Amino acid sequence: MVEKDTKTPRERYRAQVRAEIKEHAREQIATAGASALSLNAIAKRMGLSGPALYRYFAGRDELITELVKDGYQSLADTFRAASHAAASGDQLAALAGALRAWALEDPHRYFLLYGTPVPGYEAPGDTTAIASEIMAMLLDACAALPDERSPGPFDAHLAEHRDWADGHPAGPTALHRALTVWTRLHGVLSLEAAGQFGGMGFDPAELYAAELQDLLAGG
Amino acid sequence: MVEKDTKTPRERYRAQVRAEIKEHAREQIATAGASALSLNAIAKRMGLSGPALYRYFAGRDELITELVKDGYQSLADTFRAASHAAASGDQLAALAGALRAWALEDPHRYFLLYGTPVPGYEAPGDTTAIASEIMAMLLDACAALPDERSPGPFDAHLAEHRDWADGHPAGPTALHRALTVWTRLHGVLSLEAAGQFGGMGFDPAELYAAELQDLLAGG
DNA sequence: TGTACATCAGTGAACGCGCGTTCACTGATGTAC
DNA sequence: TGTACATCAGTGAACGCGCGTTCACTGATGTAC
Repeated sequence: MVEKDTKTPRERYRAQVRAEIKEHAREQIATAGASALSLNAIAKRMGLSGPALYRYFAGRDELITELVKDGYQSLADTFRAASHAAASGDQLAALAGALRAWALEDPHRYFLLYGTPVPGYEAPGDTTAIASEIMAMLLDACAALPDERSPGPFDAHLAEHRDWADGHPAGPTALHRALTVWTRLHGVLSLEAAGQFGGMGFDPAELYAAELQDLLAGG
Repeated sequence: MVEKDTKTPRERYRAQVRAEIKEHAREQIATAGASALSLNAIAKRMGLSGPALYRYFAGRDELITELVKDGYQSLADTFRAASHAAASGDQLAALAGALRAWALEDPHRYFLLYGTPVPGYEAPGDTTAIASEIMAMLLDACAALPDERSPGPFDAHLAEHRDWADGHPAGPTALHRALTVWTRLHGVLSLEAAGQFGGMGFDPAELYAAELQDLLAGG
């Protein structure tokens, strides 16, 4: 997989340094959270002076935006790989497993996407595109499952508020299930990643598995 | 309800200023999150100089600790009130409703307790006491419900890892239900409070209600 | 191949800011006789 | 009730730190003839 080298050496160097900056930023976020991200600290670790980074990013906000985009992209890739590797009947379980592994691999990255917004920063609109690709894969997996529940009031509500599904052909019960998959798995994952289960003694993985079973059974 | 005035005027003044500082701290956290909490900024808003606050708190960490404790206390009070006001069959629904109202009243306070740990701060051990009182009320409500599900592997796991229940007599299925109540409601609430449902169009309250119904039905 | 020029990565100094925290102090409030 | 003293809330100056960001610059790398 060697790319055709249409780039000049300078361009390749730029891309490499940009990547290195992002790598250090990721480490820093993984250690102390997104609000602790500091351009000067990154520069220092790279053996550069602070202002040097402004050759590569317009400022702190652009760096964060880039990390958010990369995060969504990484999760989308993970989902896609898990989806392709799994049998058609196991799609949802495969996504759930991939999500957990991905989230716990770097909890702060997870919170960067699905936690409290970073103070003083607001995400640009084009991050939404990849985010909705992720949702689409989740919807696919849910639509493939049999509808075993009788629709309730929320299904009726969703039938009329389905713009967020972005044209996906899934029915209201699948939409409902996709949302509950999201919120329930997030419920376990976010509490676990935040350390809230610490010292409680039980195994979060088993709770996660139990929630997944419940979702697969049609809860 | 006038208290007997055993306090000296100075003590009462101290308590009042302490409360006022915490009030401003709460506002500040509600606006920009816990990591943005600044003693100097609080002092400025109160018309005081920065160092003046050190008469009332040993430092930033002690202030945060106090806010965390107050947060747990506030939620415990809210739970207790909701529990007393509800019929014995509606305990869980009452707690869930109270939780949602409490969380959305001040989302950052909610995240202060159940979100990512504040960077550079670690909670002292005695916050756990009130936290486990909250859990106890949740367990009471769950134990009052009929067991309609057949126990799964996670129930077996919980039977052997129930130290966190702190002596509560509830059975494994009630423990399981308490955990799922916590994680599922948190799943919806935290995503809603973080603004992740923004622009999706559906009503989060209805999703919350649907999840609650599912929990009451025995999911 | 060699020279003149343009591009551009990176530097060091500087700006203005806010932070937590300490310290020696002033001045008002309370207490003891 | 009046005076001497102790307590203590609050101040202003200062320390050292780190932040994001700008600016004029040096020096290496690439390009054009």
